[in-house]
Amino acid sequence: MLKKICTSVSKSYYYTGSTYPLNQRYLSVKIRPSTPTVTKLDEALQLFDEMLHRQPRPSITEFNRLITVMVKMKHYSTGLLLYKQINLMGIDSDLYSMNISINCHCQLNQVSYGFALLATVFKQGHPPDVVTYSTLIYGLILADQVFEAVELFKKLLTEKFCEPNQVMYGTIINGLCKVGHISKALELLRFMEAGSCKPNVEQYNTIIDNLCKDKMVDHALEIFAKMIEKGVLADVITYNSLIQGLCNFGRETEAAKLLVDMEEKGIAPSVRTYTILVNSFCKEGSVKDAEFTVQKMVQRGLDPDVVTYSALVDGYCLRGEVDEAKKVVDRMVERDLVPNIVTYSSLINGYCKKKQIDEARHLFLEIQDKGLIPNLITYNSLLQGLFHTGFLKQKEFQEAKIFLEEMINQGFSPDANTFSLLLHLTPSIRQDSPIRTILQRLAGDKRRDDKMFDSTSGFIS
DNA sequence: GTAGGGTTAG
Repeated sequence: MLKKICTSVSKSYYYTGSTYPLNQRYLSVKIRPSTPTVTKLDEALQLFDEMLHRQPRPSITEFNRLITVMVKMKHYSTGLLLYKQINLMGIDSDLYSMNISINCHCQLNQVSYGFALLATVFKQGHPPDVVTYSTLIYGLILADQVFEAVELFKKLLTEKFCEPNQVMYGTIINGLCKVGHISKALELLRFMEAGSCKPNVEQYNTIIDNLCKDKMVDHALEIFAKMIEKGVLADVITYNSLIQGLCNFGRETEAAKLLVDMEEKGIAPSVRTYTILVNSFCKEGSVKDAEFTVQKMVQRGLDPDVVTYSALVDGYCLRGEVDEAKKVVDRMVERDLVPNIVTYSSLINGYCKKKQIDEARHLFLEIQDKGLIPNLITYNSLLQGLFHTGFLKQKEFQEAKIFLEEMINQGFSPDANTFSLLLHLTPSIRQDSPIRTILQRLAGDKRRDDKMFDSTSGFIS
């Protein structure tokens, strides 16, 4: 990734004809790996400044290229600011720059500003294209306005504002799945199959993955078969979704068959493919099989990543083998991998399982010193440990309450796991204020499950 | 290589 960005930036230098020594730039990124983003942003800004004052003025295309690099680095607000400056310098924007700006607003969860720019696009006399509309549809989905996204999509179709392509269909299919309307998504897939814009592997993948996640693995396998029948080639993501789906329901044997199947078809399993298996074995308690899988992936020339090792750490912790888990962490560090919050949450969970609350508490503080931010899983693990001893010692119980309040203040909404561990407390303890607040909030969340779509309405009226 | 969408971790 780093290399890719560096290449992009240096390529921009090539376009601008700058003679700035590139080696030095690579060096500066290498020497300070902890702050590469800032360095890279600085580089981009410096380049922008230079371009702005160059004579003759670079074309809008060149600015678009540079800002695209920054947007890929997720510097959306900066991208928007730069376009503002470009316009102030009297350089006209084109449809590309408008689309990039709309995307920036959407990513910043400002979809309404995106629509404001749509008006500008019309005013400037460029007709918006399928990219413009896809971006806005995606923006609505990002803002949890899937219903509005579908409405816009329908309008585009019926009024023939633009010809939807695979990306646009894919965006809607994904949005529908995100809010649990898989049958609607399937309906749209069938609509594509019947029409002129045929679905490709990405739309099939979305459906297959969501069916698997929604416990409909067999249905997913049917779609998979149908897809192959239609001549659409499966890719590694298709297999990963199916293998994951099968593993989630204890169907590891079938998952292993798919692994063989994909290799026979010349689709190389990825680190993720193996990690899914490692994780599945760990959850089942067979860390030995998980370790064996790791060995196998290394033999195939794949390097286990943080997720792979974290799964192993979790596997050992689930069995209460914290010492073994710590050895895995050492193995990670030896390979220059940095344990993350998931890794540490597992370790905290492991300590709690062994009732080593002091170690758990200590680790919780230590990782924050390292700059890691605890997440809901971390809090749940710790709370579980503390509540557990809390029955015996008032001190731990008081401490758990403090963590609970801290968790809420950090903006984490309690989930089903929090709920279940609170339910195991005695009724009198549950009356304590932070706990009561959580229970009330959970009760409220359940009521907020409103229906978004009329299940009888089709896509095209 | 000027712009938009898809998958892993308790």
